[in-house]
Amino acid sequence: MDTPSRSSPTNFIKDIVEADIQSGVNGGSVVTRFPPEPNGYLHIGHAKSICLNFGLAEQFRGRCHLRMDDTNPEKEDVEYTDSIVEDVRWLGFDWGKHLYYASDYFEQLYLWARLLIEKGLAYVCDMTPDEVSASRGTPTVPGKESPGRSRSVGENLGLFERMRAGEFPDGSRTLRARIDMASPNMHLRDPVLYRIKRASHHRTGDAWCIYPMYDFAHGQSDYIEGITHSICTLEFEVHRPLYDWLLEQIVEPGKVRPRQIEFARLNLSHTVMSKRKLLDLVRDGHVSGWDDPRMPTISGLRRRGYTPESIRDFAERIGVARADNLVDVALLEHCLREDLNMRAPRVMAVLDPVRLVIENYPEGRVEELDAVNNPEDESMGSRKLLFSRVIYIERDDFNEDPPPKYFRLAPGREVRLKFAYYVTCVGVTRGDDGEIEEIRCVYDPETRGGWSKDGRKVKGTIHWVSAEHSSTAEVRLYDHLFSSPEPEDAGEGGDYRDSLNPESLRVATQCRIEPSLAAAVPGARYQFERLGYFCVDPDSDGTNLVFNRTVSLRDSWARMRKGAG
RNA sequence: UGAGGUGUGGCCAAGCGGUAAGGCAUCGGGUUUUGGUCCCGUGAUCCCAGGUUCGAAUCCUGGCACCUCAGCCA
Repeated sequence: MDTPSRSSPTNFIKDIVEADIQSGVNGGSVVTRFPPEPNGYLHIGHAKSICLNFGLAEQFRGRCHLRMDDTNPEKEDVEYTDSIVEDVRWLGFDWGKHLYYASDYFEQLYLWARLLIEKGLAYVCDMTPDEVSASRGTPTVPGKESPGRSRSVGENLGLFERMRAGEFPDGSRTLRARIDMASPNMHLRDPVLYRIKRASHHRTGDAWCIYPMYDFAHGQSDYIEGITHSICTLEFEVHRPLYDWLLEQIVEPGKVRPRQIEFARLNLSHTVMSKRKLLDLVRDGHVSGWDDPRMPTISGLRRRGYTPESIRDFAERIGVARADNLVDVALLEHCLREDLNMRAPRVMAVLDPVRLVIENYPEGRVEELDAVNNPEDESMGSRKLLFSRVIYIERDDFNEDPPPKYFRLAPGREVRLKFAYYVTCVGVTRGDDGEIEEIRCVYDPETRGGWSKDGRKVKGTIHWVSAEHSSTAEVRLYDHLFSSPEPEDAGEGGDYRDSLNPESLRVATQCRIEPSLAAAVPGARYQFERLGYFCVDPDSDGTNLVFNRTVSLRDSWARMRKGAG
C-alpha cells in the first residue's frame, strides 16, 4: 500500500530510465535486477538497492530479477542464498519466476570466452598471481605485457580447453582479455577473465574447476537476462569501460543492450556495513549471529521488530544520488516510530518494578478498568485492566528528591495512574540496605478512570501493573552497536572494533507485564506505554517471554536532562 | 603527480540560467490520561576565486577538498 500523502521522490536514475523509455531505447522496456553474491546476509544497504531496483520495475511496469552472483565458490554458501531469498521476500518484493544464478550461465560464459579467444581478444596467461600483479604496473606506470599475449589462437584455444579439463594446478594459469596494458584505467590492463580454482560450488558441485571473474560474468548475465538497466554502486564505476567492452564483443543486433548505472552506497551512522566486518562481528562473538537484533542486517532488523514498511520508507527517504553519504540512524528509527505509532497496540509493562501500596484501597478488592489499545486508531478498541491495592510502577517514576520540572511521583505529590486513579505519595518503606522497598500512597476514589471531578489537574501520568495480576518477562534493551557515529573511520592505528558499544545490550529479567501479553506471539509488536516499542523475540517460548526493544520513544525528558548537563 | 567520480544548512536531498523544495536532527511554543503522537515556528546564497549574463547553485576558466581503482573478491 502506498502512502498517497507522500509521493515518491524522484532521483537521477528514474530520470535516466524515463528518458530511455521516451527515446525508445531497448524498445522502451525496463528490466532491472538485484544481484547479491551469496557470501553473507543482506543488510540495510542492500535494502536500498533492492527498493531501487524493484521500485523502478514497479513504477515503469517492467520486471526485476533476483540473481545470485555466485562465481566464487570459496566464499559462497546455500545458507546465504536461502537467507537472501527470505529477506527480499520479507521486504515485500516479488521476482515471480525470475530467480537466477550466474552459475547457471557457466557453459554459455565458457563459449563466449572461446569466442573472445577466436577473435584474438583473449589469451591464456601462464604467470603466477604475484607475477601478474607485478606486471600490471601502477596507476602512473604502464604495465608489461604477458608472454602469453602473443600466443596463437589455436594454442590459446587448446590451453583454455585443458584448463577446463583440469590439467593445470590452481592459480597456475588464467584467461585474460587482450586489451591495453598501458591503459590509465587499471581494469583495462588485460583483466583476468577466468581462474583455476578447485573448489566445490554450492550449486554446480565439482563440474567446473575454472570460474569466471565478476567482470566476465556480470554484464554477460545481464545480457542473457535482457536487463536494460544494470544498477550498481559507485565502486564499479571504473569497471564500466570493461563492462561495455566485453558486451561489445557478444552483443547481437536487435537484442537488449544493458547499461550500467552507478549510485552511492548507503552508509549508516553508528554501524558498519561491509559484509567482511559484519562477518567478523559474528565470528568473533561480538554478536549472537547475522540476525542479532543489533545487526544492520535485514534479519537482524526483522528480529529487532522493524517492519518491512518502515525499511522501504527509509529507502525512499534517503534518496539516490552519487555523493558519498553518512545517513543518521535517527532517520531509520524515525521511520519505524512513525509506522509503529499507528499500528502497535499500547500495553502496560514495568521494566524496573518497585511496589506501590495504596493504603486506603480495600485489601482483596479487584477492579476492571478500561484501557484504550491505541489512541491513534480507535478501531483497535480497548481492553480491561485489573487494578488492586498493590501495584508495580517504574522505579524511575518516583523520585524522593525531584529535580526542577520533574513531574512524576514524589513525596507529597499527586499523579495519575494511567486509566486508573489519582494517587498521592505519603511515604516510603526501606529495606535493611536503605533501598526503597515500597512506596506508600493514598488514592482518590473520585478519580476512577483517571479523571478528576473537581477539574484539578496532575502533571504526571505513569504506567503500572497490578502486582497480583501480572507476570514476569525478560526484556532485552538494545542500543547502537557502535558508540562512534563513524566506526569505520577509526583514527591512526585504530580499528572499527574499538568503538564497539559495551552497553549495546542490557537485559532486564524481572519485568512485569499485564496479563494480555501472556498471549503475545513471537514477532508481535507493542508499545509499552512511555517506554518504547518492543517485539516478542522469535526465540521466546511460552514459559519465558522475551521482548526486544525495537526502538525507544522520543524522550524529551531525557533530552532535557542531557541539556542540563 | 594517472584515470574515473563527488562537493547545496548538523545529516540526507531537490534544483538542470530567473532570484535556494522536502525529510531527519536541533531549538522554541501550543494541544494531550504516554515528558509519546499531533500542530505551529526556527536556520543556508549553494567548496573557493575569477569570468559570461539584465540575472548563476545552475554556463565557462582556474584552484581546493574528499571518494574509487594497482584481488586469479564481488
